[in-house]
Amino acid sequence: MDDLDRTLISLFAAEPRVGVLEASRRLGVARGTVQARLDRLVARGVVTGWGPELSPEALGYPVTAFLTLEIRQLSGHLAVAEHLATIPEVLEAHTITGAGDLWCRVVSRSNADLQRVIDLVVSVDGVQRASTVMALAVQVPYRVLPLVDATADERDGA
Amino acid sequence: MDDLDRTLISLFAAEPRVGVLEASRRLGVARGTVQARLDRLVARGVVTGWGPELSPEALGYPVTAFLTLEIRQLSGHLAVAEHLATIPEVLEAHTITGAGDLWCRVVSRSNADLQRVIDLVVSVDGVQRASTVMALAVQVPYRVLPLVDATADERDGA
DNA sequence: CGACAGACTGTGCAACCTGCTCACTTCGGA
DNA sequence: TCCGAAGTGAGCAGGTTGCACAGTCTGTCG
Repeated sequence: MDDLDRTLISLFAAEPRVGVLEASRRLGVARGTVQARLDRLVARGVVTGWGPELSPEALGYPVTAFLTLEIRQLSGHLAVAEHLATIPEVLEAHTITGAGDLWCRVVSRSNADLQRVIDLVVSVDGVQRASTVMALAVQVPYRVLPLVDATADERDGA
Repeated sequence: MDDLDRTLISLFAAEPRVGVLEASRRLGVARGTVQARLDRLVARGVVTGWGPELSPEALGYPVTAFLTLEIRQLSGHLAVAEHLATIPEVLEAHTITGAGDLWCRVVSRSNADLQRVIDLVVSVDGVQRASTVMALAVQVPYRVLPLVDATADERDGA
């Protein structure tokens, strides 16, 4: 994770369509170097994919909400998680510390439709309670790029 | 958003490196069609980008936490949001309903390092309280793809 | 019913890029 | 000092892209 890696990631983040050759020209390094760096970044797991990023909003799901679930039995996590995985509207789920046991992000077609999604989520044995928080506006859109630059401060720890 | 669009997205999600030509062969349509569909998906905002997906974990930030902030003044949202945007460890932030006012996802290098990040977050005038929930394990990794298939049920509403 | 716009197809071409290989150089560590 | 890992520059065949064009098909509108 040196400076070249960081610049490379920034470049591809800014202009994903540039090819390896074009990237090598911009950075002033050989084509093989760019290719090798990219391969290594993927191998190291820093870059996890190149797939298209999809907007739930544009897909017709403009409502985002965060659900905190309480599970009846600690051993019930797995069953509930599997249940959540089958619901398309559940975009992600984590086990958490604190009052709740499971946290998940869901989307829905409308405020009214959110009820349907919540019903879906809690419709499995083991969910004792669900508290819902709705996301109103995005203040900071999801991003990781700044972290990349932040790693510049260290002595190549990652 | 018809069946072709959905198949196309699925294909590119599964194998991002396939080119337009290869995609057209797989789907049995003309190359120009694939190109046109792709352009339209981007124009419609369904596909928001093709950039590399980065793993905070691989970058040296294995700890994820969710912070719920209470803001002193409702009008303070903007200032706090701008502050959050300057912190690399803040991956996203939303205004929310309920007890808190602002929700954000942060990462850190370690449990101990999380303290530093939290201090950073609350080090702006306007943040009255912050409650922290740590993410322990990922049960459902972030995904949108299932939503795409879910739109098949409707009469091309999106 | 006929005209029409929008979408899809199949073709062609020049320019470009990719994957791969090879020989040479550079640099830091054992 | 020697070695391995990494970078460089070059070359080549084959595939791909961007672009243009004409023909076809479909649903819509007057």
